[in-house]
Amino acid sequence: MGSRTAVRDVSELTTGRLSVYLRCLTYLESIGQKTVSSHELAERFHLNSAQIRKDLACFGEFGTRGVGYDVTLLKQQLVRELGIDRTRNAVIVGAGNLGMALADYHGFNSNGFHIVALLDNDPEKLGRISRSGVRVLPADKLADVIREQQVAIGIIAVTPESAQTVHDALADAGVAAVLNFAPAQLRLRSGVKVKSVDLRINLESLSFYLKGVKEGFTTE
Amino acid sequence: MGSRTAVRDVSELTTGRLSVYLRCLTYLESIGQKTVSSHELAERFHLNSAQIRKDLACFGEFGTRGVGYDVTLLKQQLVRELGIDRTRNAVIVGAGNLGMALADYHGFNSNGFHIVALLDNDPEKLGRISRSGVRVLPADKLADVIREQQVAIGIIAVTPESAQTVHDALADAGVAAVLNFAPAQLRLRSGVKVKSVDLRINLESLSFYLKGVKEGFTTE
DNA sequence: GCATGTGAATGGATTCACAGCT
DNA sequence: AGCTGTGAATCCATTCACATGC
Repeated sequence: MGSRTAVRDVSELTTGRLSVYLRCLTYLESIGQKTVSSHELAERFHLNSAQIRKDLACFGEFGTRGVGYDVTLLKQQLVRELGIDRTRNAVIVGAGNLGMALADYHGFNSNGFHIVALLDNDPEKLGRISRSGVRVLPADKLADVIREQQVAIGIIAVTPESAQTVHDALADAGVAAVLNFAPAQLRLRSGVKVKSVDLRINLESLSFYLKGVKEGFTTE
Repeated sequence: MGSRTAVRDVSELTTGRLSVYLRCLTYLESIGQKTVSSHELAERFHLNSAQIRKDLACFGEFGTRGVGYDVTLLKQQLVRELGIDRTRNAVIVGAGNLGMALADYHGFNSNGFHIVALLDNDPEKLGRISRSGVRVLPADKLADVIREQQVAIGIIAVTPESAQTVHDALADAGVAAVLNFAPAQLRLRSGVKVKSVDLRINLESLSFYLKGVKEGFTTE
């Protein structure tokens, strides 16, 4: 059922690019293009054509030699491979600025994902509702919400100090995947996949580059 | 004066880890630890000791054989190498949920970074002030603000449709580094370093993993 | 002829393992 | 003895280049 290839055999770099390809195809479909070659995809979106073909080849043979790929067909295939042909529930822990913004972030509430609740232990914040209608619940309801709403994904948007505690609570409650925004090195829990997005590190990386600019190493 | 090693010679993977090490050291310093070995760092924070040593070796020899690294000294060294021993100004373009949240994000307004303004072309939003005091200015003031306040970093928090336009405007105004939150493939401009943070892709990558879990491939 | 799919080649990054210093 | 710093070895990802099929 589904793919021949086990999830473990595909690198995360590849899956990240699948998401990119999916976007490109969605765009091409929106402008009415029926067919696209790996070359054209590469040109238009600044990618590498060989890499596109390699990435796609992980899941079967979707192209036609001499022609290219059927835009709509390939798009559907990617949607299925990424597992966003169904909708998954998620909770956000931490109803601060970031948590609130994420709750209203369109990409988190469409096409395969649905934020069912924000959780916070600050009594001030309880009962508030984000612009898009996500309610702030007390943190001690975490396990209940996850069980009742079959939540598969936990999003951590708390301080680095609380991050490990929240992560453990999510893991204990049975969440299988975590997206962590706290700048902390989480101790991983078996059976729980973690992706961390570290906003600060990205800025620091730019800073490192800027140092070179000032000293005259502009990288072209 | 600065490092022997050109910026271009150090991979981004390395600089990302330098940021991580910096955090670890800040923590160790806060609990009063004077000295640390690459082994201890690796154990405590789930890293690899050989990699730590290799990464640090890019910038000189800071350790003492038989002993380890002086926590405070190494920390200062990393701060300098990352170029966050001075403060850089940044602007955020797009005063929606995400832009507002980023303006108030502590990691963006401390230790080397300062958000001087939000910019938006929605008249509704002009004049608003974020919780931490960042003002929303009209988008057409972009170039002025960048020049007057010597802004080095532009942060893109607009829709994918406007992202390229904003990026070009930032580049034209002389910004040297861009942190892009829009889910779009930007066409790069020479002399401008871009880092993209794609929130949606991270979720999709988790979704891909979850697909495997349901089918029983838990990666342990 | 043209574009896919893929083995082979290249290029990086990580890890190993040890020489050399304290 | 202990730990750094680093060449050598390994692993992984990207790119090349072509055989294969439309």
